[in-house]
Amino acid sequence: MNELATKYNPSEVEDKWYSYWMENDLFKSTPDEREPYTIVIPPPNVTGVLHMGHMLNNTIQDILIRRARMEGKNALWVPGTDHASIATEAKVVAKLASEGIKKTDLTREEFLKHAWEWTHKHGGIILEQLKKLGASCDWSRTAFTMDEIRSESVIKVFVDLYNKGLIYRGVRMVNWDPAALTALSDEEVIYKEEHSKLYHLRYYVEGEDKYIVVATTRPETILGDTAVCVNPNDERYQWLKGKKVIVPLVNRAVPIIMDEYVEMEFGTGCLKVTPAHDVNDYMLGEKYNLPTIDIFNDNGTISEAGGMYIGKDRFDVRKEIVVDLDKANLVEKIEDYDNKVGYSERTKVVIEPKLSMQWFLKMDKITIPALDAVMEDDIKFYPPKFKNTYRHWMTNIKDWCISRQLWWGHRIPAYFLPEGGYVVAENDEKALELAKEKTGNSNLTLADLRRDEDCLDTWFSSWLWPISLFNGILDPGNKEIKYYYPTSDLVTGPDIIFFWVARMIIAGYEYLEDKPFKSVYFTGIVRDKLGRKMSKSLGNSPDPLDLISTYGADGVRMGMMLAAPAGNDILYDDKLCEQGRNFCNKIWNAFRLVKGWEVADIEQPEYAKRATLWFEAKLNETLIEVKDLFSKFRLSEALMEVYKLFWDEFSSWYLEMVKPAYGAPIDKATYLTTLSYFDSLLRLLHPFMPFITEELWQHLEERKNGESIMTALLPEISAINTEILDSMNVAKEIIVGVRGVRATKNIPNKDILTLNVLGTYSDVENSIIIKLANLDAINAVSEKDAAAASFMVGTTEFNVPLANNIDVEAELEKLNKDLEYQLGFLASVQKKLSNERFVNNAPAAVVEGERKKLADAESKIASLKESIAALS
RNA sequence: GGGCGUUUAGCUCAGCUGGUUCAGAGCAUCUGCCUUACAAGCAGAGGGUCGGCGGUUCGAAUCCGUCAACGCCCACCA
Repeated sequence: MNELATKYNPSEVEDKWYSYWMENDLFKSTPDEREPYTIVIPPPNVTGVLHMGHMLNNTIQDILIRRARMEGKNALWVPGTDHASIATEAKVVAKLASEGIKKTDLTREEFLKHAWEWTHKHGGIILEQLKKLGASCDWSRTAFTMDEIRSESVIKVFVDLYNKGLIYRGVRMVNWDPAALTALSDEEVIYKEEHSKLYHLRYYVEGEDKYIVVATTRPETILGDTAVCVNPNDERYQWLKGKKVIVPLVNRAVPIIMDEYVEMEFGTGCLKVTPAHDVNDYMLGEKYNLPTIDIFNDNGTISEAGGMYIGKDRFDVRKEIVVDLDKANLVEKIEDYDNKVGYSERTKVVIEPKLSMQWFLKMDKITIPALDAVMEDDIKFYPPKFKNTYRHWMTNIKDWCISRQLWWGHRIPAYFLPEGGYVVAENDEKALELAKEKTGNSNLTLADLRRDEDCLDTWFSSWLWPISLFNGILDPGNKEIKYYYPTSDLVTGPDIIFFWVARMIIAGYEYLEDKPFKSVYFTGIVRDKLGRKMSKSLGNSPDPLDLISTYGADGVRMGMMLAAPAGNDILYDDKLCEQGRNFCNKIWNAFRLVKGWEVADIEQPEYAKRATLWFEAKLNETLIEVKDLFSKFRLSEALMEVYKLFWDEFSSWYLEMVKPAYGAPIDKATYLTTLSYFDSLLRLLHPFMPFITEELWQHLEERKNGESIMTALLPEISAINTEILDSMNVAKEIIVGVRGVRATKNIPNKDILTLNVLGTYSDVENSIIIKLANLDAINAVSEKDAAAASFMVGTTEFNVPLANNIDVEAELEKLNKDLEYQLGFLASVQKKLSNERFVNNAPAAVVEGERKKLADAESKIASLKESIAALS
């Protein structure tokens, strides 16, 4: 293997093997007799590009999928994209605007044509990027939330839920996005604490010269005031009962109403009531039959109904009206005030509570099985702390506003009748049929029906994802849905636990009467090393593709995993990818060493027998540990175990143990065993680092075309020889001891030393110790050589005779320090053992342990004293 | 305003039902090395009274209480 470069070059191998895997259909899955293992990808926005969050998320999914595949399961990872209604529509609107085209100038059909063009142009880029990462998705199944099957599924579900009475239409106070011009669900509103002002305004009592003071954060909404409310128990305002007050500037007389909703302690205890623009005021309005005056246009400017400032923006008016109020001497005072303001998750503009006609899904009943499934661990959350979050949301859930005033999405299948009323149906024909039935008018034509203009919330399609990917809505009993559903694991961020995870669970029980997945692994949020969220505006997010070209896909994958304990935010640092790259290089060079050996038909040396036996045990130990860690989704710890196994145990210890002397050949038995260990290590590493492991695995021996490490099985676990693990641990300590002597005494590695042992110890690993410590012999001696450097392993003292190289002073100092420590330790153990309550209460094993400590300490002290005596 | 979580070495984190792998890992740091796979490396070393205080216990990083700092989620106090 001399042709292998001294450094691993990822770019030379990655594309080659990805194509190989694709050409040989190694990512493909179809139902068979094997146990299925399924993951559905959280579909990224169709026109999005890969960011660090995707990198983390998809690396984890790929590791799980590859590992399952190597466990012999029928592993399927289904890819796809989301049409992302509001986000994509916003992009298309912006693009059209840059060309001087307004959405309102286009018909629905024209707009959709532009949207599809945009989608085809930018769509799917993100999936191509995932391939660079090594994602082993079954690309032949790539789905889109607006493709035919998924669209029909959505419509069918809407109609079905409507027929079950779970979907209704009505005028409600909803979250209005004045930029996107659509309603939003509660989950799409993000509340932020803000420094604002609390304006105290004077409302004069009608026909009197007295006024009351009302506090508000939104003075512009006085245009829509239709009452002022005080608490009926408030002594201060009893005199107002039955009176009216004049809305400042507007000069409208509005009634005083009394309701305990008002907190007497807050502000002045007087609340202005604007039923059209505040959820609570709306409730009061309903209760007291107040008129509602909608003072805003859809885009957040003042409407005709406002009566003044017409056409001006809401925030400009806020400033202006305060000036005008002040001029009219109607402002009592202005205080600084912190409050929460709701923003649109997508467009980042301030949400306006607004009354409008929308479609809703009743949530109270259909959430019940979904809540139980998680609470009873039928669906497991990792980490489990998210169960609390989930429960809280599920038990306080409100009806889901599912209609959006957008065009890019699934159009609501409701058809309005000429005489009022509407029908809901899967398609035009059925709608017409229903319409004729309902109206009794058999002459109706499609032209008489007007289909609802609105489309559905994006999440109304993604909540069906694990079902609709297998066509389980349109064809519920089909072979695929029966085989792949419920899927195995879902990997996603906690930020979409309500948007997506909870709703998929709800849909799963509603439509297949079963959970959509068995466990959910919540990843953390990727932050930069200063702990800041990665964002475009901060410019602190590296381009994943740049990272891959710098560190290699395997290096980046490892970098992500090293930083990613489940559920914790991860602090990303290029250093981690660098560590990943270095590890690739380590693997590469270990391979060069092994494949570079000259093999001869000679007897296997003793040290090699011991080494191979030991590594066998070590490997098994790690296999067991890693398996356990995977079962707990502790992937970064699993990777660390494998990392240490390869770097420390295999490279630094094992290979040094079996490495033949310079120029000498290696015996065949050791060589073949070493290759088999290499093979096992590659397979163990493959889920984490698919490319380099495939490359080396193919080099390891002649492979048939189409053969791949991807479809090889994980190394089998066999019983562990614990004896050799113990004896080798002692041997390693002895070797480290000798190396320590070399380091402190500046003795070159080449110089051959002798090791003396005082007392008894097992000498089974002497061949290893002699080789790695570069000794000529290990002698059992009864007395310490005065000119020797010593160290202890366990209770045994070792020393290295140094002839004229010894610094007696330094050696004595070291020994005395050690003695002092041991005496202190002995005292503490003696104290413990002389405490009757300890001896009586502690478990026998613990007491026994302390006795052993005592004995060991005494023996060490004796030994140290001898050494000191010998030197003095 | 409620709820949840975090606090252990310079950094990022493990430490399961209290005691023989209880103070650990990786990275970083320091010291020596171009030693015949790898300087993207090798060998060796240093570094923490486990956020503060109090309690339970023979024994506490681990259990309880309390305080503090930080983070997240939810909620209609204008």
